[in-house]
This record gives sequence, structure tokens and C-alpha cells, in this order.
Amino acid sequence: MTQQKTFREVIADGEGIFQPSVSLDCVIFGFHENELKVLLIKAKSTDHWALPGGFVFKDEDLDDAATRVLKERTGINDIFLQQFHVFGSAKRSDWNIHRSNFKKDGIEIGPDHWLLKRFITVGYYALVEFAHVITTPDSSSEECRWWDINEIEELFMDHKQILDKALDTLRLQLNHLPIGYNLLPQKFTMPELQKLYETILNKTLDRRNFQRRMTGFGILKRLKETRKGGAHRAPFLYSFDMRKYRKALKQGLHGGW
Amino acid sequence: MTQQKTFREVIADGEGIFQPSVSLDCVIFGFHENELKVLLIKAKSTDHWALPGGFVFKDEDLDDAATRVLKERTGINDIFLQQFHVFGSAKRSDWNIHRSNFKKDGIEIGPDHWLLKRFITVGYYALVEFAHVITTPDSSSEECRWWDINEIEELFMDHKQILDKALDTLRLQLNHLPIGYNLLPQKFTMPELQKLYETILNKTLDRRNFQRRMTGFGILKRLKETRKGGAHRAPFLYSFDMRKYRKALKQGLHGGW
DNA sequence: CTTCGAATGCGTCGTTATGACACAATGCTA
DNA sequence: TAGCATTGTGTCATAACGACGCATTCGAAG
Repeated sequence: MTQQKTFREVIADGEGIFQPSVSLDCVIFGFHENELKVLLIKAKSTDHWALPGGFVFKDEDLDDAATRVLKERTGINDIFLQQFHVFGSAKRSDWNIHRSNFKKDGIEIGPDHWLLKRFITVGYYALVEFAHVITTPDSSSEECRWWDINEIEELFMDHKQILDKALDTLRLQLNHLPIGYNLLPQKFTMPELQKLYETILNKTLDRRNFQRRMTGFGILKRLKETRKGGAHRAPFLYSFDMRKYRKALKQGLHGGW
Repeated sequence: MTQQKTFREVIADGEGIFQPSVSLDCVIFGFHENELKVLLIKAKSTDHWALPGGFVFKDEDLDDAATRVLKERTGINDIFLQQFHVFGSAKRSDWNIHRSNFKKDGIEIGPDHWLLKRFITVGYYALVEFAHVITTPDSSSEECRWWDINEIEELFMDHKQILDKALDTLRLQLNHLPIGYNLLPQKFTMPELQKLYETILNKTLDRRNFQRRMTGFGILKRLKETRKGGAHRAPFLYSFDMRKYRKALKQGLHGGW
């Protein structure tokens, strides 16, 4: 799927190699400069940006397909990736947009083409470390870049709804999972972690209570280093204690904000 | 789908009327005699019981299909019904069992039959009031009855995994949703409500703390009646305050056990 | 009719979690 | 070296929570 030719082959052959009716879309979250970002793609000739998605090979597990799509777009594997909802409205697709897009792209597809059939899509959301990602459009005809969560207004088909649902899920999970690990670099400061939570929850939190709570979970290791360079008191660096972190992942964190 | 003839037609015609690749299975919970129950079905000639499931009509929303299946089996609509997970393993089906089942049933299906293709199934779970349910097998060749959660050991294909996942989800949701409404009759006692929670969570709770918490949510109305007849002090009857109940559904309940 | 057992209604107490806030320490800059 | 912004740490009142005591009320046994 890395070259135009392969892309065309896939378009022609999809019915033979993919599981029919089923697609998946990934909401890939990153965190950069105190902003929550989402990775979006765009076909050259299309007006709207879209979530990176794909189809499932006939002998491929659904989760593996999601992992594959993620790897294709970010170069990363082995990260937090989780299905969160299935979107199965009968009218969620917009065939006309599809066709005209391909036409602009120089590909003609007939009215019975498999891409124009109805698809039920499984939404996955991923948490990735922004700096580790190499954004990779899946063919020369596409762009691929990070968007600030708040910039996004309209997306391809029902992708905005999918994104919103992913955000809701993320916020719910925040109270049960120690989410920082996949979104932050290995070493980070407490204020950085707090900014992450504040950004996701879209509200400000008390600095001291946040610290008390976070350290109370017992999943953080405070390093002896500090982050110098800021014009103020140097904050300690932290990293996750992976043993306790995994334990917490299973049991879930208590309480809520 | 109520007569054998229609059933055979569906088997023959499925590819034309159903969305390919996609199925759904319902985990229908009920509560009776202080036990958590699940509604299961069985083809006459099959060894294993299964979750009631179905397929999605080509122009039917996924959620509507789930509602339809539920209605077919329980006679109830307008109840708590929620998707909780998609099961998309490539090898989750067992073609041989399928074929031999139909053979025993007097229906021959070829090796390329649509029913033998790979399906990705969406798991739904429902909470229904036990007494309101009229168990309805979907064709004369099937049984349909309630099972105690703890009796169930092995099910058709991966249905046991689906059931377990539904139970996990139910337990998680218990802390966020006032779940009693759909599982209990309109009027119920506090001990009954407590038994429901204890059964789902599979642990005993303190009587007095439970009452304090439940009433603290402010979603219960205590009636002036009591339930006489038990050989002890008559407990008050309660019912849900629907206005506050719906409000709580949106906001979620705080804390956890 | 009285007594008894068992379950329910209601309240207390100590511990812990939570939200709000004060003050000292630190690192850069002027 | 003084000043300022930010971080580290602690306090205090309040609310939530778990464990438990005691009186009340129902049916049943005598």
C-alpha cells in the first residue's frame, strides 16, 4: 500500500482480499506543546480530512488489522490501541463523495464497486508518543499530519462523530487507566503530566492535589534529575514504574475528578 | 423468522438480504430468585447452547438489528441495550460444527455457503425484567431458556468469551449507571436491590452502607407501602424517580465499591 | 396471647479521600 | 543581589467510606 500502483491494485481487487462490509478507523492521539493532537489524512483532491482507516484481510484478526494500519501511518507498533465503538448506521457512507474523489484522483469506479458498498466500521483509539511518530501518508495521493483537537470542525463522512466518541471514551478511561505512559516521553515532569490531564479533561486542576493523587497511585518513580532551563525552579523528572504501572492497568485506578 | 419455512428461506437467501461478514450476539441478562440469569438458545441437534444472535439487513442500522433480535427473543423492546465489544478473530468460527448442525437439522449447505464464511460479531448486552420476558425460540428447531450465570460452562464457538466480556462490562458499568431499573420490577425493596448488586459483583455488601449510598444518589423514591409476608420485619418498597434517574444516567454515578 | 428469632430502619465513630489554600525553596533574570 | 515565577511540601476543614451497635417490626412457635 505504499505505491500508487499497489493502491490501484487494491482498489481493483479489494473484494478478493478484504473481509467485506467491515472497515476500521483509528483515532490516533498525540500530545505536543500542551495540546492534544489527532493524526488525520487527506486525499489530494478531497475537501475533507479523514481518520486513517483500512480494511481487514480475509485471514487477519480485526485487532491485527488495526495494529497494521497504525503501524503504516505512524511507524510505531506495540502501543496502546483499543477498540471503543462500532459505527453501524445504514446510511453512514456517502457514495457520491467516494466516487467523485476517486474520479478526481484519476480512478474510475463503477456503481457496483466494492468501495461503494455499505461498511460497518470499528473505531479504535491509540495513544502514541508524538515525537516517535513519522507521519506516513498511505499513498502519494494523500497528506498526513497532526491536527489540534480544537481545530477540527468537519471531517469526511461520520468521522467527526467517531472522533468525538473516541474523546469521550478517552475521558472516561482517564479515571481507570494511567494514560500518561503512551503519550509522554520516558522522562517527564509533574507539571507536564498535569498539563496532559488538563488538556484531555479540558479543565484546570489544582497543582498540589494533582501531585498528591498521582504519587498516591504509586506508579511513578521520581528521578534524581531535574529539568533545568525553564526560567524557574527546576522540577523533578519522573518516569513510570512499569511493574506497578502494568498492575494498575489491570486493576484500574480509583476515584474520579 | 418464526416458521421453519421462513427459516429455510433465510438460510438459502441470506447472502442477498443480509450485510455480509457482520453478525451480532446478544447477552440478555435477567434477575430472578436472587440469581443473575442469561437467556440462551439451542438448536435441537446441537450439543452446545448459544447466545441469541442474528444478522443485519442490508438497509438496517446495526443497533436496530440488535433491537430486533432482542424483541424476537424476549418480546420486549425499549429496554437497556448496549454494544460492548467486537469479536473479530479470524478463527472464531467453527465451520464444521455449523455444517453438521444444519445437517442434523435436515438442511444441507454447501462448502461455499454464506453461513460458513467468516463473521465479525458485535456483542450487545441487554438488561431485562425477568417477569416480562416471554422466551421465544426463533424457529421450531430451537430451545430458548434462562440459565443461571454460574451454571454456564461451555457455549457454542466463542460465545462463552463473549458472555464473560459482557459480565466484565456490566460490572464496570455498575459504578457509572443506575442499573437496577431494567432488571427489577417497578416496586422493589432495598434488600432486593442489594441482592442484585451482590449477585452481579459476586461479593457481599454491608446492608447499612449500601442503603446510605443508594439513597444518597437521590434516584429512589420510597413508597409508603411495605412488603409483608416475609417472616420478618416488612421492608419498604421503592421505585425509581425517573426524572432523576435519567439525569444520573447521563452524568454517571460517582465512586466505586 | 406472649415470646422468640430474624430481618430491617436508623445512627455512630474512626479512617481515609478530597478540595482549598499557605508558605518555603529554587532557578533564572534584571 | 534582589525580584519574580514556578515548584515542593504541608495544613485544615469537609465529605465519603467501611465497620459496627441498637432498637423496631414482622411472622411463627409455644
